[in-house]
Amino acid sequence: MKKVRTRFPPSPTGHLHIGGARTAIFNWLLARHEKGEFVLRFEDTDRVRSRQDFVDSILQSLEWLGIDWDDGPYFQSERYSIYEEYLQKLLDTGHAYYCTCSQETLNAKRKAAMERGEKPKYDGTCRDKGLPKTEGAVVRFRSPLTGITVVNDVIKGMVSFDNRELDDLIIQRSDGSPTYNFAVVVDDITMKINTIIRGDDHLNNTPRQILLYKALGYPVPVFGHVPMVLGSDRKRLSKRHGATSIAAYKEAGYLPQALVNYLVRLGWSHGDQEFFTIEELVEKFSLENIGHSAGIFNPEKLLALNKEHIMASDPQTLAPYLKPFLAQYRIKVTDDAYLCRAISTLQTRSKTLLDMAKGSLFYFVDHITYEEKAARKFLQPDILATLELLLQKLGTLPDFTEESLKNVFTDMMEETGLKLGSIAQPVRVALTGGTVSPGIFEIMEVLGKKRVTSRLKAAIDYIR
RNA sequence: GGUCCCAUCGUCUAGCGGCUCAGGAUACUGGCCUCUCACGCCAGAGACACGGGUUCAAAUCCCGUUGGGACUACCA
Repeated sequence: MKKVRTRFPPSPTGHLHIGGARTAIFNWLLARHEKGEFVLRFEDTDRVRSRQDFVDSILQSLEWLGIDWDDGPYFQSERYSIYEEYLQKLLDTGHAYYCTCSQETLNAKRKAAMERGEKPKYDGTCRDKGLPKTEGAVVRFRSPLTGITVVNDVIKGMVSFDNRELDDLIIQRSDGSPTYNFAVVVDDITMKINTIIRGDDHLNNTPRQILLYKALGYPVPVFGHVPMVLGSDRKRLSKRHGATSIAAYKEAGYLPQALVNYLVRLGWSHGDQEFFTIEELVEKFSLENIGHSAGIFNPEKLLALNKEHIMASDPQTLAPYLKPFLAQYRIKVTDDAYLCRAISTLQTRSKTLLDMAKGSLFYFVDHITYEEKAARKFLQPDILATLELLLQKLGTLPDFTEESLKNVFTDMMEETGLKLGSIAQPVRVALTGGTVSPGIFEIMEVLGKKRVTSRLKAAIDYIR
């Protein structure tokens, strides 16, 4: 059995988006699962809309997702001589011909055909004229007039197309550049791609491409068309549906492994399993379990999965992802061990890294600023004596652990007759500035004796 | 309009002829736990689009209807 060789061919006319990322992941996963190879290629034959900054952005997003490639990145714009070579083959064998019909007449004919209720396909005006190469002429593929072309799709099954539905598509523009259907085929042939997994919006292009493979005399690769990802209105995902670029999710505080997990699960399943690590996906991924119907992108489920990945990760692996978010709040972490201890207290209460960064600010600031409502409610003179007593007890505490701190509070409750809640909330405000935080004993242990005592003193001063 | 694809709870899905008056996840509701917020646990509501076949038996196979999507460019 030949080594599987897949590819991802984005066109740099925008950022990497949800749908594109998913097909990239599927191809990458298949290559990794089968111990094959994955190729990256930029389809930038549309010189007007292609931009270098999109190339950079796509590269960055792929890297962030953890998708690496074994070959490339290739750029179609650098391969024109190769397309020329294959074009000549087609011309020489009579599979292609020059056409001088103007765009205006073509448009007019298309419109007229539509009005008559007919198919708006090329009428073959220049097909048998035997026109020579001239300035401004395009090259068309001579598509067979009869017969059927069958796509043996690994996901959809056998799909057949009547060749009469296909017209003589343009394979080289008047400016000499190749068009999509031709360039992909030549690239996939020359890059030895044998398995093509792509969105099913390409299914209708496939018979044309198969015909090109045959005309060129090359074996047809394995095709697999995955269903599309739609927005909540069942329409193709677009800006209207909120964030669609991968970069936006990175900035919003999502973990790449959570996004990958979500995207793969949208359209693929492994029984009832919902949570997967990247390693598990590589191990378990298979084409047979890809679904047949389009899926609607659901941000809520992605969020839930992100939460699960945050909970399941080690603080050490989370730390580098969290730092950029802390930096947004002008916090530069100097003590990684301290950061990790802080993270471990926040894992069950953060849905995103942004949440986590916000929730961990109190660990890093020098001076706590109290939320107005919290201070008004809990930092009142009636709690002064309690805070002072706590301060005094902490001063003599030999070890500053959750366990011993809990004992201190238990003693306090006995001595003052107060409930834990009425002691803990004022302390929480004193230590964090607000009424919501991880458990009071956890944060005290992590903050350490020095920070705790100075914050308690500050609170006492504030009340006075 | 034509061609092609698709159809299980709101959403993602399990199901590949009997084990299913359909299971999981998410979201939602109620309860428990509790130092706040979470986590966790328990419970509840919620789906086989419709109509014909085939079969002893259909969510599962076939046909049609309806609905949705894609393509129909000198975009990719």
